[in-house]
Amino acid sequence: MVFRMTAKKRTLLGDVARAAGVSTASVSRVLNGAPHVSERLREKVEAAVERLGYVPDGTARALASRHVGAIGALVPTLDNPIFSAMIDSLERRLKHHDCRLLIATYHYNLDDELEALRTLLQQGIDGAVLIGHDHRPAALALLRQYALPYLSCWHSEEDPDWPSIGFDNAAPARRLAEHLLELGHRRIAVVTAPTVGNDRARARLRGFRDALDDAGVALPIDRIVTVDYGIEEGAYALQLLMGLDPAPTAILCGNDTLAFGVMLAAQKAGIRMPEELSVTGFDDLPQARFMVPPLTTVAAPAGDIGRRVADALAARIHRQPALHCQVIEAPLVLRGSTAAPPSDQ
Amino acid sequence: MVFRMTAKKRTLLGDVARAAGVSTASVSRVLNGAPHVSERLREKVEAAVERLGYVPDGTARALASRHVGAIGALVPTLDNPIFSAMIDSLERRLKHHDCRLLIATYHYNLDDELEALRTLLQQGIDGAVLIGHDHRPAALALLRQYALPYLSCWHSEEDPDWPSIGFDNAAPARRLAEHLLELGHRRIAVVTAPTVGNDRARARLRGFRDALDDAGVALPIDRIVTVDYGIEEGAYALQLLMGLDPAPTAILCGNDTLAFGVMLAAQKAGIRMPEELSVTGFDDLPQARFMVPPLTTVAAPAGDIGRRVADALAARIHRQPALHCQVIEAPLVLRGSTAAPPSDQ
DNA sequence: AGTCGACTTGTAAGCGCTTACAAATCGATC
DNA sequence: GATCGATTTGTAAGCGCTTACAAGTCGACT
Repeated sequence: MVFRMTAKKRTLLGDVARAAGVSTASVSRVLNGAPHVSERLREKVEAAVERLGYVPDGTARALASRHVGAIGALVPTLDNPIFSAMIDSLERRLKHHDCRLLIATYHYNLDDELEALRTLLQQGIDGAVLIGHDHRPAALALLRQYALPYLSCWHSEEDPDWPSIGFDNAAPARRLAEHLLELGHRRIAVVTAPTVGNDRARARLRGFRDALDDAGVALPIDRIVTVDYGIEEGAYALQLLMGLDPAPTAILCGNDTLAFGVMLAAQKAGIRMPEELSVTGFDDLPQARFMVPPLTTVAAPAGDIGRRVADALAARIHRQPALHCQVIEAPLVLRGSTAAPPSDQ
Repeated sequence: MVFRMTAKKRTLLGDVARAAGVSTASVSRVLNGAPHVSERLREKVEAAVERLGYVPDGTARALASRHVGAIGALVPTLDNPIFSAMIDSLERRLKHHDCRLLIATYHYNLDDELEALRTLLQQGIDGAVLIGHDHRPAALALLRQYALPYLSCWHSEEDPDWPSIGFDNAAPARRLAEHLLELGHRRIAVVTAPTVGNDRARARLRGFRDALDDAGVALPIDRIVTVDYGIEEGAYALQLLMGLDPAPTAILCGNDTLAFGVMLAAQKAGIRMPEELSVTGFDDLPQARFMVPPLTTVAAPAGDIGRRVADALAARIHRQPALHCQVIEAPLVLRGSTAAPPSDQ
């Protein structure tokens, strides 16, 4: 007599079918909530599933159904809290759609983004979401080739090729600059992240510049500092800018983290804010309102974007209609870090 | 001339085999770098792959090989930068092992963690990493049942059931408290995250308490405030503590974010730090050293953990030996937020 | 009672790849 | 030159599920 005490094989769908006295197709139908299944069949199958503790195999299901039950997200980095906030809400919302999340980061290198996309597609995903509007053309080709639902977010470009969910980066940036102009600033500097392959940074810079141009205020090249994303880098930027003669009375930062760095360095240098120097950010990270002084910035709707992306991608995956383009408001948040320039200017 | 403009089926492995004039097994072998493949065969196959632009199908490969090429990470939340830093480094390192990352969050609800684990296992992963040592017993059973490599991290408990990579949460907490005692503090308060299902919070609290106990300094119940993770919550905790009579001269916070909240609220309340109030954190987020005053805290080795988890899990997946338990140093970072208590105490 | 259509269920052919096993090839040895 | 072992390649049977299609069931209608 041969006992298979060794290979205690997992219970398979076929085992359930046998136990319930039905066909494998019926079990599959019950499991997937297919239509045209009698109540009696359903109960029999569910009882058998329960009794045997059956759990379907995701990989087999994926191969047979051509649906893996996961989407891929390509983000520049998770080190920026604004992106991790977005990913957090995206993942939470995806659960409601019975969908998992694969993450890949590319640290602002578009070639790495393309490579990561290729990898995710090969791995198997039902949809993809990318950040921003700047991508290698091959990325679009790849998404098309796989005929997968996809989305870009965090921007508001209307592009027939790229469904999107995001906000206008330029307009609020412009309004920040106008706010400074209204306060009386004329020597305004900008600290920006590298704009290559980063349309958001570019749009914000454009917003700043347009406002100054329209007001007839110059933005000489040495008042634009480009640094990588980071607090240290912001601190370094302040040093550079304060070395100018005359020094700027206000600094527009490409995001909150840079602003934090700028403010820190200013504090260390004994520069009083906002009396001697106004600073603005972009993102409205939780810390922004707790800075000293609280940071004037723009609220990026990270959580909202995450949820909407989940819903929109799920809709597209299930072949339901979805808006091609969703633009969300990104409101100005005026706080204490901006004020009129020193009167002796 | 006939263009196949209609049913342009994807190129499959079989197509490559035919084009190269070899068997499907050979193509598979070349693709997977199997041993015993002649140079000539390899070249033929690689040429065909290149020519046809063949890309293997991840789902089919997963089903046939029982390897999906991805691991799952279960984290409480990505909203805490310390976790997103860890995930960021984990994902980067996983790339070196040709492995993708599936993320699930459970927002400190262990039942949700279990459920998320179940989902990930069903989805198909080659390994799993969980945060901390507190989990539902069913989680362990599930991992065992799937016979998958797994790891817990962010703690230093030696548990034969749980391979781990992390740091001692209690010891540095204890040293923070001792640091305050040495400075002369006697009325010390604690702000902690809820300890249910959170061994890290519990360990830190225990470290605080042990130090005070050993010094014969009381820690009355009303000097322990339990709040959820968040800046707002830290601010609220400060309000409570400053309502005490006498008020504490120092506050030990369960993590940096709570400390940020405490410091903010103190600043708003006009309490000078560190002269009137000392504050400590735990994590050493980038912002910590930029607070005013800079925050005394403990540096949680998030990046290091992420990398080591990637390496260890990859090793286990490939059946290579791996340490059961790795304990990393989490050094104290003494900064300006701690000083001697007011002399009139 | 016979027929039709709507609804249920079963049969079996894949999904695209891996891999055990068998077969073939190739030197080197005696 | 026959023999043996080691290496290389091919054959074909899955991996566990889904789903097109066929078959069966059932009630209503003529």
